[in-house]
Amino acid sequence: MLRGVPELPEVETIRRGIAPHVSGRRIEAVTVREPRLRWPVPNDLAARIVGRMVLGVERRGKYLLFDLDRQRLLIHLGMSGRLYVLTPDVTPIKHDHLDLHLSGNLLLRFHDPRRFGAVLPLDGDTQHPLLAHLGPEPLSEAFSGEHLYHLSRGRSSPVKNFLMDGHVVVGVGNIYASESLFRAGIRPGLAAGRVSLPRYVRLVDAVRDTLERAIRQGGTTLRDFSGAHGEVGYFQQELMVYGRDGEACRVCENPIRRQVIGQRSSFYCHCCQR
DNA sequence: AAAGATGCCTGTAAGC
DNA sequence: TGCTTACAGGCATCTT
Repeated sequence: MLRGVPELPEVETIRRGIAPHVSGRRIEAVTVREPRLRWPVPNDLAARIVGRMVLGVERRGKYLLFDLDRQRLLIHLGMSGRLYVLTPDVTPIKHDHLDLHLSGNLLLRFHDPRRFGAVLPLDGDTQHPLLAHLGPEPLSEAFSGEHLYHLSRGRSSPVKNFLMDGHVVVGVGNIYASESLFRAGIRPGLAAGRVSLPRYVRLVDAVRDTLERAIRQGGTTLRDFSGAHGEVGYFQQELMVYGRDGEACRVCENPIRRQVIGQRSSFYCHCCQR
């Protein structure tokens, strides 16, 4: 079974799961047990967010953005991050790095063994550098075959790297990139600039379909955010190629191949993808 | 400008 | 069994 790497569908599912629990509550205190995350949790975190009301939770790519009324809190789950909504009596375990104490006797707890995640306060009105140059959301109208086609002209890097570039489109990680390229029938190592417009149109459909289906499934498996440290059901969907090196293609039964592209494992079917 | 490499981390699995 | 080592991956940032 695969690890629960939070990709966009997981982050969206988490957003939907925690938003109703935290919205409308005031941040009463902050406990930081381990500030050494992707970027250090700033010393003035409490000063900046305590006393503020959580108005809602938004998502940009894989960033969760808590709307704190003219202030925001950015949370990224990195590779291994989890968020738990708990009552304050639950004893923290290893890697429970940070708690937001909320009004109404509730806790939002950030847990992240690998510490690739981030918890950063942002000014509400200014555009933060991390968010300033991101590509369109994959589920928005702005993400289109034309968009990919025009951006990719003249690019020699593999289409898989191109698809995973957050300046091109946000939220498509290694797993869904491989899956989407399979569904679109495009080999991951093909130069992005050599993929035609019709094929990019197909790829956009494949990305949307893959992500939307994963969100729908996440919604059915990720239901109880009040339960303590129970594992949530990431990746319930059947993967067509990811991690299936040497196994039979679900379409043509030829063995799935693994190829390292841009220091990342890529999986594809030599027969179904051209 | 674009592409490739690097670093940050620890749990897990594979190898000896 | 216990140790060592490779690997996984998001993404900013540095180098070429």
